[in-house]
Parts: sequence; C-alpha cells; structure tokens
Amino acid sequence: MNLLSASSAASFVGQQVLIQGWVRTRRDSKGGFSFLEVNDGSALASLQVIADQKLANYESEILKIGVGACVTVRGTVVESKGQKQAIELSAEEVTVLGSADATYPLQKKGHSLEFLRSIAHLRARTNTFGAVARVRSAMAFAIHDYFRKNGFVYLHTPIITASDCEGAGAMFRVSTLDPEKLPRTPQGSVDFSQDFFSRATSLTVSGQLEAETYALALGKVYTFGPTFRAENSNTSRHLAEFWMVEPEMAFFDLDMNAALAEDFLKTVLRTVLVGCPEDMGFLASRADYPVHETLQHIIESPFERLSYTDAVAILQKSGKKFDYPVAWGQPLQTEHERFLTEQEFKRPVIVTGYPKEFTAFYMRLNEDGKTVRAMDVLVPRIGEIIGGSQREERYDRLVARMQEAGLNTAEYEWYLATRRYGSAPHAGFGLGFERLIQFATGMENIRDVIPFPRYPQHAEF
RNA sequence: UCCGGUGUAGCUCAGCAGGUAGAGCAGGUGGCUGUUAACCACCGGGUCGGGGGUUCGAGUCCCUCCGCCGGAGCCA
Repeated sequence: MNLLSASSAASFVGQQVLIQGWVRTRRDSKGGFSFLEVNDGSALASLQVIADQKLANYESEILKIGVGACVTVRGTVVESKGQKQAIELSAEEVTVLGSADATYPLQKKGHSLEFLRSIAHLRARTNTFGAVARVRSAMAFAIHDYFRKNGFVYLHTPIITASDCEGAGAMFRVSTLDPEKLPRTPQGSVDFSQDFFSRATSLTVSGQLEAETYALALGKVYTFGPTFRAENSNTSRHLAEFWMVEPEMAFFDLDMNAALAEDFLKTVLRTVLVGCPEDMGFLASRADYPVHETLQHIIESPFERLSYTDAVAILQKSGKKFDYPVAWGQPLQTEHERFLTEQEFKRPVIVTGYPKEFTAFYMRLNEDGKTVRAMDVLVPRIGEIIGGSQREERYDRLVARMQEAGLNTAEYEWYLATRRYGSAPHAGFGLGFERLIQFATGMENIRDVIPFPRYPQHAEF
C-alpha cells in the first residue's frame, strides 16, 4: 500500500492508501461519523478524512482525538460529497500515534504571530509557518540552483574566525576559557594564548574575506551559511544569527556585480512564485499589501541604478521633509532609502559610489579618491537587502585603507597576500537570506521567517 | 541602545471617575447537523507580566524591572 503525502492524494482516487499527519480539527456528525482534517506538512491544504462509527476504535479513540494529535489513516481516496474539497479519504483504519489533550496550545482559530513565536517548537504546525518553511526551503534550493547553473563553486567558509574585525559589526566571542578563572597576562588583560585556539576567536560576521581568496583561484564562488552579529538590534529586520548568501567573482567590476545581483534576485523570486503557488498565495493573502503584484512588478522591471551623488541630489530636490537632513558625505538613512525605492522609483534601486568615509576598508577606491565602488540594493519595505562592492585589488591602496581604518595589517597578512600574488579585479555582495524571504512572502517580522530566531534576550529552543 | 505604544482565563480581546473581573474561541456535558475556524444550551477555568509604593481599598494611579509591538540607530 502506498504511503502518500496528503498533497498527492488527488491523483489516487479509488485507490487504497496510507497517510500520516497531524489533526487540525475534528468535527463529529451524529449521523455516525467524524471528519478529521489531517495535515502532514506536504502542502498547505489538509486532507479531510471520513471516520465512520463502524471503525473498531471509533468510540474509544477517534471521538477523543484532539487538535494536534498524530494519526495514521488507511483508507480509500474518494470524491468528496462536500463543497470545499474535491477529494477525501474514507478511512478503513485510524491509528492514533500520539494524542494531544486540551492543553495543546494551537487551536482552530487565529493566533498572533507573537504568541506563535513563544511556541516556536509547535508553530510549524500552523498554516503560516508551514508555508514559510516550505517557501524558505524552496528559496534555498533556488539560490543553489542559480549559482550552479551560472558556474559558481559552492564554498564553505569557517564559522569560527580569528579576525577581530571583518568590518561588519560586533562579534560573539568563542572561547573554552573558564570565565570564573580567566588566565591573565602580566599586564592584566585576558591571556587568550591559553585559549583553545591560542588566540581570541569569534563567530563569523561574514565569509567574504575567505571567499575572496577562493574567488582568486576558482573564479566564481559563493557561500551560503549562518552568520552572527552581536549587535543589540531590536527591529523586525535584524537577527543575531541569520543566513547570508555571499557570491564573490573574479574579473567582475561593479557593474557586473550589480547586474548579477539583479538577475539573481529576479530569478530566485520568479522560481518561488511559480514553484510554490499555493504557499505563496496563502502568505500573500495574509499580508497587508499586494505581495504578488509587487513581486511581479519587480521581476519585470529593470532595477533603477544611480550613484550616491545622484541619490543625494534627488532627495534634496524632492522637497520632502526628512527627519535627517540629506547632505553629501552623510550616510543615507532608512527614510531616504525608502523614499527612493518606494516613492521616487517604486521598484528596487541600486545605489553605487558611496563616500569612502563610511564604507568598509575592502571596497575599491574610485578615481576621484573620494568614493568607493560600493553598492546597496534597496527594495520596498525591507530597505537594504544586498550590500556589496568591487573589492580593492591594489595592494598599496588596500594597505592604506586598512591603516586609515585602524586595522592591524599584520593580522590580515593572508588576505593581503592575495593582492601580492596574482591579484585580480573582483567583486561580490552579501544577501540577507531572511530579508529575501521576508520580501518574497510579505512576512513583517524577520523572526517569523527563520525556525528558531536568535535575537537579544532570546536563544530559547 | 533611544523614542512611542502595550502586557487581563489555554488563545483573541473587553473592562478603567481607583470599590475584591467579563465575552468569544478552546475544554467538559447534552442537543443537532456531509461537516468544513460547524451550530445551540449549560458547566468548569484568572497570583489582571514581576517587584515596590500611594490609598480604607489598585487590573485601574506612581516608581522600577522584564517581555511584546511600531519607529530609529547598527547592518544583511
């Protein structure tokens, strides 16, 4: 007998099958049978099971099946007499694998996303989180698929790093030292030479520097893995642990980098839109704005590209009053970015050429000596979804910028060596995977697009 | 971390001139029905986020801590 996923039952009408899943609701008919809605996670839709009183355990077990119970059902797929589903399963045997009593937190009613976050171990059993999980998975595969088809090598960069500054924010310390008895140097500071790695180490905030070294050997590489930022960020767009996609390409300049970012985003969005119509449709119906139209528009229209200098001019000419004044040399604020992408252009915007003062040391300096070949891809609602740059491949300029940034170049000898031996122009970017999922699904809080979110005060489960 | 809001039954919420708490859903019982967030009746269910204070009396006022939500900063 076939063990079926509920989503494929429709093509087995008339056949005897086995399905296994969790009961979403039970409705009893005094006509002598019960309806069980069983969901096995294979799709958004549940399968309606008809359990007749002639079943041996009808009184003893089936009538006591609560929301959340796990069952195995053997039965025949038949056309439904009801209106809301085409087929249903006429049960010949219902086995309760795991019961669920009245304390089961999920009920047949709407729950707030905040409440569901507090029961992250059970929230995957809801329509919304089941859909998000399937879309997330599909999107991850779409990303790998995109890079594979475009000749990229999938690279695993280290999670533990000794770089004390990768230019991307506060880091989580990794140590096996006993915090109660920290070894001290004669000067009184913590003696990390006695730590596991004989030096201070942290969780990575980016795999970029390592990825660069492989790009300068294999041509096109990308990383896709967990990333950690110890920033005390309390927003709907930040996590302490998130997944980042970082392609790095030798012989790419900034324009090629931007073109890749645009094609990549469009391809991945199109893939989940056509590949997950049911889940995407459900999530879109829950969002407070037209997700499908927005995505379709983005897939079809070219991204706007403009320089930081032009962006500043547009913002100044807009006549719009901003909380933070716009001035060349100052970073663009979120309100400025959102104005550009949501109101001025109404589509994704790629801003390039930021002043070097507030950009990372590894970004290539432009001929004007004032700006760098950086780019931010801004999308409506989310803001910055991608940050990238052409990298500084010229040894002397790179060293100079590292010194300006106050970095100890001795610790980056391995990185600098790539510029000393066979250096090449190259570029890359970082994409926040969860932000992309947010953007695609319309989910408002980034904590709801990752199974077990880590953020300040929260590392449960 | 900053600004604003908020925290009441298992869940979603109401209560507010300070006078010892209420609805819907969930659960139990009964009725009814190829039902579909089923429906009808009845029943059980609360240290009103934690701590402190003002008051004869605090869910309601004040202080403080914590969580949550929105916005900001940092960024992906």
